[in-house]
Amino acid sequence: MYLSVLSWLMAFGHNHTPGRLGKISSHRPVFPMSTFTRTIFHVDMDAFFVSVEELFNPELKGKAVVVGGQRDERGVVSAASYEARKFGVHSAMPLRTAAKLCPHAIFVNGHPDRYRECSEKVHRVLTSFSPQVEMASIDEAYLDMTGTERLHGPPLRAAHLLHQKMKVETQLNCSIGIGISRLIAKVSSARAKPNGVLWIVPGQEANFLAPLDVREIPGVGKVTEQSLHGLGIRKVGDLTRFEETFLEERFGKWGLALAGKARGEDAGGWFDSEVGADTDPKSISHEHTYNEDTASVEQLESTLMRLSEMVGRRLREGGLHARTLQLKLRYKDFTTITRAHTLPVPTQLDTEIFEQIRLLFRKNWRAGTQVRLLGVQASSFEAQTGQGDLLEDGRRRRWQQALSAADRLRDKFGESSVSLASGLRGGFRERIHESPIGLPGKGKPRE
DNA sequence: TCTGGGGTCCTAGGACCC
DNA sequence: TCTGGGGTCCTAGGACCC
Repeated sequence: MYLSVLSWLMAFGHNHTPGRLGKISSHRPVFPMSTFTRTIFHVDMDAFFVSVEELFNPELKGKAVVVGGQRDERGVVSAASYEARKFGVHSAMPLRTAAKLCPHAIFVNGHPDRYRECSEKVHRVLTSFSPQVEMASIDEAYLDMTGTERLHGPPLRAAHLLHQKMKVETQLNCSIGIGISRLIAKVSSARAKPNGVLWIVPGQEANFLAPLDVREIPGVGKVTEQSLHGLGIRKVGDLTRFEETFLEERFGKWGLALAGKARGEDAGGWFDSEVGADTDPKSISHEHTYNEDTASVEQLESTLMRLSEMVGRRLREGGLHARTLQLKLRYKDFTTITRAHTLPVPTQLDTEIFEQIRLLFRKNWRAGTQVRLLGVQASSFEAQTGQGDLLEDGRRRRWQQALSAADRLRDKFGESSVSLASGLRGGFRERIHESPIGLPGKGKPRE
């Protein structure tokens, strides 16, 4: 274990012998004191979902494993083990395709609760290394390690300690990229995979990036890659041959950022922000894809009710009130529309959410058309302001209390124990406008 | 091969106001 | 007459990420 990590230790542009970590600091070039340089770590868990599944079922170890659903299901791969990847399986690939490429793979359903729990463990380990930690997703994080030398030593030594502690505390492997920007840290962690550490020594950013495909820059996807190829830009180094103004004309704001990124700079936007700053959510959404397309109004509206409840619940948990509600509709042929409505007063109530969503649905669904997916999203969060309407406020408060009670029941007895939507078929319209007294009970609303 | 679910950010156009 | 300019809010769609 120890050795396998060390064999991955590299400092770009320098030759040093693994195993002599103490020496590495002497390789650090001296940079002008006037230039403030950050030391950013990007910690990325290796095949996170697969690794977590292996903890619960050790028999999966070393085998071709696909997480995300069963081989004949509608859906895509969430994560694939390195063994499965050898057969061309990768995340976002349809499960059925994965099954064809790798017939002997073991398909397992995802367990979000397990991943969240492990992610929290990961987070705890990270916070013991720096006060500035930002989870960028469930399985990766940025750390600002600037000024932690006295505590943890130079970057590679700190990374090594972090890597070891992560393994001991979570039994999971991670890869760590180190650089002067988020961008460099992120790109280098990807290059360090699996189970490695890579430090890009300050000053070497452009050299490190130049030979990489433009696609390796975070934010450059299929589409941008194609337009860049059209200009003859294939490697990051090619970007530096173009004027910034040209790139800006061509790609707008992004072009400008791109020019900076080619030099290893965070270049504006989120990348430039302080690590750990403002992580307030901007939107909350839930969506559902049917196993078989449907055109049944009852089924569709019942789904919208459930999704509205899920969104409402999350809003209450987060103490958020949303002004904008959005319906998402995907038809059989995959054409997708979104329709939004902004309320004068923000809400966190299931009923108010559903009311608007249903209105949007009835206005926009081409009746009789087969639907593949429905989604409900809440955004434009605001602190709730009293309307000055006491009667309305009182009603709102009582609803809120009832819904919180329902939330607690769900916590205790499971998601399906309580639903406003139960008994939806026939007359549900009246029911949802009733007083909330009939809520509790095992999915059986009282009349 | 038939395409999940949860997010973020950007663009562009129209409404509306001053 | 035939046409300003800026700012902000809202909506819809799309690229991208894990």
